[in-house]
Amino acid sequence: MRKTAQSDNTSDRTGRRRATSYDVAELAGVSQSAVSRVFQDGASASKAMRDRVMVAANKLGYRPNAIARGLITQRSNMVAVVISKLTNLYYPEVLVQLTQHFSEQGVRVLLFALENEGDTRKVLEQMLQFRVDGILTAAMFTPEQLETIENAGIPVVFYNRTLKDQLVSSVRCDQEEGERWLVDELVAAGHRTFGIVEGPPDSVVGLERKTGALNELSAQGITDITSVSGDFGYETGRACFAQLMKKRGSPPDAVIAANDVMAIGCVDEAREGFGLRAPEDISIVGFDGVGPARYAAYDITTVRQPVHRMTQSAASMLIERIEDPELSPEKRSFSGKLIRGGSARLKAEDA
Amino acid sequence: MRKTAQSDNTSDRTGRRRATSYDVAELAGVSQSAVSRVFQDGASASKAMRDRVMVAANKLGYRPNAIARGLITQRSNMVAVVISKLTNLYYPEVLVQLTQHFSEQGVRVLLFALENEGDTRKVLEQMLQFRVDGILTAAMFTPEQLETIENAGIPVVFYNRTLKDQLVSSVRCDQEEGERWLVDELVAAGHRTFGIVEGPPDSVVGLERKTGALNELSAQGITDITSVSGDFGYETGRACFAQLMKKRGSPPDAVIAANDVMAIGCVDEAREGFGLRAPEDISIVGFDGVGPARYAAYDITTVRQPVHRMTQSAASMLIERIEDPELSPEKRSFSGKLIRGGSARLKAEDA
DNA sequence: TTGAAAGCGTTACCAG
DNA sequence: CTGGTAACGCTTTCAA
Repeated sequence: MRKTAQSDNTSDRTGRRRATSYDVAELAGVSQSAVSRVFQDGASASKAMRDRVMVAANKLGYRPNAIARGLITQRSNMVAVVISKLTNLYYPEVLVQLTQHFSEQGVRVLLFALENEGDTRKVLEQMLQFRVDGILTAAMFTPEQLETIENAGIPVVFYNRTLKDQLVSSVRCDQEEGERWLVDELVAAGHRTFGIVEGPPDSVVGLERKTGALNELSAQGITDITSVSGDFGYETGRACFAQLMKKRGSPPDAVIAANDVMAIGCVDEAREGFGLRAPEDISIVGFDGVGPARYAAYDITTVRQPVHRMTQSAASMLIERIEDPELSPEKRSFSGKLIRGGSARLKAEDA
Repeated sequence: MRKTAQSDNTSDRTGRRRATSYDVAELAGVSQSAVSRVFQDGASASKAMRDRVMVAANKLGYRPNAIARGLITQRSNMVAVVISKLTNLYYPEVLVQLTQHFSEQGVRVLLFALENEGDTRKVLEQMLQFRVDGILTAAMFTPEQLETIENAGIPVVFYNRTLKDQLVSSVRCDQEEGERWLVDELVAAGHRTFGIVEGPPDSVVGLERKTGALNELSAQGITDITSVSGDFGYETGRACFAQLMKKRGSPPDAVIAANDVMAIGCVDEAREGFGLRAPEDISIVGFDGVGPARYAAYDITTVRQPVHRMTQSAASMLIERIEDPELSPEKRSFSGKLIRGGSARLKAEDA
């Protein structure tokens, strides 16, 4: 129901019109511009003026309208944060931390959640319509979409994904390096046959981890490798291990899973389905360093992403680019941390 | 004189001015109002007009400015979603699902994340400034804050918390009922001495679960109860169990933890710290039905929240109230589902 | 330091 | 169905 009242729209119980700077100005007996100035940062307003205005404002419960402000300043003070279900939400905290970092800088977060990483079209349309000042995305965009964004002059920062050959900013954890560590440790400890549990085909992160592992295995001269593919979830972790066994007939020396949750699934399936214990009978490693990986029953050997530094970095990187659109793209890559859990037999740790 | 799209501020590489409906109108040779109408739902525009406008719009990459629209329609099409770190994010999916439900209704989500559940003040100010159409909150507000919101005419829906004696809408899982089930099952199976692992003191959900359990225990005539308190995390789950043992000297028959993660911690600490196995030596139950509770190594007996229905319900409830502010408050309470895991000895399941 | 007036990009209203 | 014009609530010159 639209409010047709233009003259008498003062104080009905529900649709009460919100006070505007004009209302405050009138009550305080000053000009509207004065009110505006009082509520700005670099204002020039006398103490007397300030007080009168604030009194009136409080009396009316006035709050500057950020929407109207955005319209005139051409700054919405909102950024879009895009995640997909695939977005390996290793911690829910990623989102919380991001939001807090932005919040500290006076930037609001407009959240977009994709069912699949391919649903970016509609979402992009919305972000553009809402005139977000910047985009932080943990989902991929097509080159055409990126061009659209570029044309609109909106800075973008990718989180844990990056387009090669594209001039875009990104913050990521060096997945290849992490996998290299894991492979090296496993090979050094004598493992020679490997199972790989990949992530879903459209996950960039999953892909990087898989190729990182495969490259290093090949560099180490390992050839006995069996791959299967899951969806990052526990159940497929179990299914993948079973599938691995079926494909090979006998267990590999080690299984490299694309994330911790699937690694956990593998541990369970190995034990319950095949009577194999990690690390005695088989080594199993994951990636991420999520909470459950530290549960005593699993104690997964993994690589932990420096989530806090990554979110922090991503947020400030985006804000920098909003404030200075001329800044050239920058890619920041963070090293993870190898966690020597009990799910894999590694060589003894030396200095 | 209004500035039409002219030679001055057109196409510098970065600050490129976005096309407005005036630009489109000029290029299409129609009025600005016509353009506006074409981009509206209940528009009245001829096919010919539509086509001409769309061609021009595409050529210019025009997108209606949702900010400007919000200003005139008095509808931002944004809702605030408030979570706190305490917000037992049993699944990250809660947020994702919520966002998707809203998205389907053409509503955007402005995310607010609180460090502590008490930090609502600044956040409230922001929500009001951005003129959100509604608020969905998994954090508590003070009565004064609620009044402010009420005065602003913004509908609120609480998620998994509700103020008694307050006329507010809410969606929640019936925690008391769930605890009642757990207690009844445990008592029926012969457990007589209990440990309670509470949640943090400022968590409403934790409080409800605790009192739910205590009430039912008392109704069942159980008096041997020891309580300790954690923060919903795995580590405190372990610490709590140890503390429980220290307090009591001997293990209770059963431990009721305020959530699954702490229950998992208890299972681990019981086994590793005290050589007690669940369910042979002790029964341990949790609450939520999170993913890790289903891992084979734990298989926690718990009550699962119907997250999908809850988020769905919360979103539509809020949207209803945005569309009809006269709607009276409504409290929806969902029953959970008892999951008979392997971490507790229960009586055999009958029909 | 203050006030008047011109936008920001839409939608709403009202004649034609 | 279409075009002109007035809001929406603010920030921003520009004079005073």
